[in-house]
Amino acid sequence: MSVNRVILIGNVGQDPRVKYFDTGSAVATFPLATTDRGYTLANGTQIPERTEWHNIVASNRLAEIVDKYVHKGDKLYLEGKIRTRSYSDQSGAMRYITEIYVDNMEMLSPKGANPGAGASASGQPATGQQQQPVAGQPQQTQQSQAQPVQDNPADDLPF
Amino acid sequence: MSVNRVILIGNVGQDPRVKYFDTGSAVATFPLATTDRGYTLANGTQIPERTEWHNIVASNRLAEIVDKYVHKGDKLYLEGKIRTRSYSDQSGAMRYITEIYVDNMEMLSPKGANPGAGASASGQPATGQQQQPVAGQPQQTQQSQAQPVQDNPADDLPF
Amino acid sequence: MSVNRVILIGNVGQDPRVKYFDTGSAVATFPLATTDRGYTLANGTQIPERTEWHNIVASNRLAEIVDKYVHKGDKLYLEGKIRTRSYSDQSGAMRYITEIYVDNMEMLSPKGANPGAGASASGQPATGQQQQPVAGQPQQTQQSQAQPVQDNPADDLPF
Amino acid sequence: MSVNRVILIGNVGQDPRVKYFDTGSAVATFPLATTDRGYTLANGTQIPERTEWHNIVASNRLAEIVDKYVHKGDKLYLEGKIRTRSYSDQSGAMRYITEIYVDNMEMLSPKGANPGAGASASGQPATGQQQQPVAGQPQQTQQSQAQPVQDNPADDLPF
DNA sequence: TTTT
DNA sequence: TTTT
Repeated sequence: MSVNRVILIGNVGQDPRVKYFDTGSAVATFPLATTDRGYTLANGTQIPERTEWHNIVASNRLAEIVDKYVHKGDKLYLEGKIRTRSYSDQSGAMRYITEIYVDNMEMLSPKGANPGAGASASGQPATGQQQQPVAGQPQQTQQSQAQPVQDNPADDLPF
Repeated sequence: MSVNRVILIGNVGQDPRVKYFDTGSAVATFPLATTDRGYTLANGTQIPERTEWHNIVASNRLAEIVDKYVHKGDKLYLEGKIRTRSYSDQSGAMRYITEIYVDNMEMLSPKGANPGAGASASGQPATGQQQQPVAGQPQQTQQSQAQPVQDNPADDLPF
Repeated sequence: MSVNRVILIGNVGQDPRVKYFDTGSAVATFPLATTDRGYTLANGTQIPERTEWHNIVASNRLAEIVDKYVHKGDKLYLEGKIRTRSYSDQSGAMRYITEIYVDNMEMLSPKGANPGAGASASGQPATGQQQQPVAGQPQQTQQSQAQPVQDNPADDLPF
Repeated sequence: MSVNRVILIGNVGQDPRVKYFDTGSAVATFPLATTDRGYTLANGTQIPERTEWHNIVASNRLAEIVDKYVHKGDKLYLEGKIRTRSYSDQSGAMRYITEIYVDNMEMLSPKGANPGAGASASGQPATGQQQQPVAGQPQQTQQSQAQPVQDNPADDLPF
């Protein structure tokens, strides 16, 4: 018997990426930031503010809700569980990434507060998003943008 | 404003490693396993049981309690927060490890249920313990045991 | 948007009472005790140990699991929400009772640790159970035991 | 060993009442509302939206923070524990009230969103507050406002 | 009423 | 590496 439970309130770092599969399932992923206030220890040591980035994963019905309503900048309440999965990097070495699989979500931002790229006039999607460092996320080595990029298996799920 | 909160109930995978510093502070680290029951989806797909390994870190007073009372096999209730830290591996590449910084702990095993290496007659401490793979933990390449090993900075904290 | 979430680990004070309805639904209720350790304040004041009694309610599938597996003395992990309901006491005055509606449960006791009245040799069921004071529970005034007691509406649900 | 943990996100129903004691300690109390969304069962039954009122209690340093920053209408994140205490009502009968003793609080409203009575020009404190029904709160019978009201012992602590 |  |  065991329990694996996470509760987060934080801000969405990038517009979510959502994949729909022909089985009808869907997966949404996005980074969420939580920030600890800095403080001063009894001995005078200053502990600075610190931001933690979480790799969030939502499935199915929740992925669709994320797709419709969640945007960069939104404040969210999330419940879920911690999951670490392994993948092979380009050199074939085993790497790990820790993700939060969400099973409950509440929106804390007022509606329309962060309309996101999809609501903008230009509609230019967030291409910069893959260059954002996300804690624990597999880093891609630089690749030419000119030729079609084969799907990287390590890229297949979540991050 | 944000919240980063984790609640775990699981089993200790190895006797904790505890370091005491000359500043009087202490840090204890150990792996904790949580296991999801397997289940069957509506469409008949079998989802097997799955074990998650968490890298637990406790400091100061809590580290001392861990040192005294926590042993391999114990069932624990833990509250804490998620923290991902980076380090450089042997090739100089950036790696990430996600840890749970504990701030509240309750023992769920009956007292004396798992006396651990320190309570055994031989008292031979768990030297094999450092060779155990821990999910998301930096792996050390094989090194000669013959000469004194310099502390690896990546080894310094937690795992 | 809001969150109402409770996490309890404690001991079952009495064998659960379970009601099955002809609609197929079921409700299980039982008291759960959590105990805070006593401690000493900086100024020397002793804060004694304190036991809190929670009125637990489980429905449907969870009520059936409670019926089968939960017994007096068991240690349980529960997740749920707080709910206060009102009822009228015998004098017609409005009274309140706060209950925990459970939506997730894990058994922390080893199997068979507390077999309960139904598994005992004498099999004498816990008739005294309805006379146990439960914190916040509507108190019944003394009634004759000689004649069949009509169901009290205030007694109908949970406690 | 046990755990008694509550997590709430909701809205403050009334400006907090704060009492300072000559020992230097302080206690703040206020009602917090959480609202469950309504939903429709598989069989078509409509479950309406439902608001739950929680009796919140904060002590000492947290009470002072409440005094300074928390106002009617604010959205709060709270962590704490459930506590039911008894008191005698006017007829001498034992009554129960369930409260949430808070040990962690985060403000979810933008600063200055709800300035409260204390920040208004008139500064007329919320006299209506005692007429708000709070779930599980001891009800006061009507008393003349003309003469000084003796402290009711049941009124002494929290609510 | 539970349990440590 | 734990545990059921």
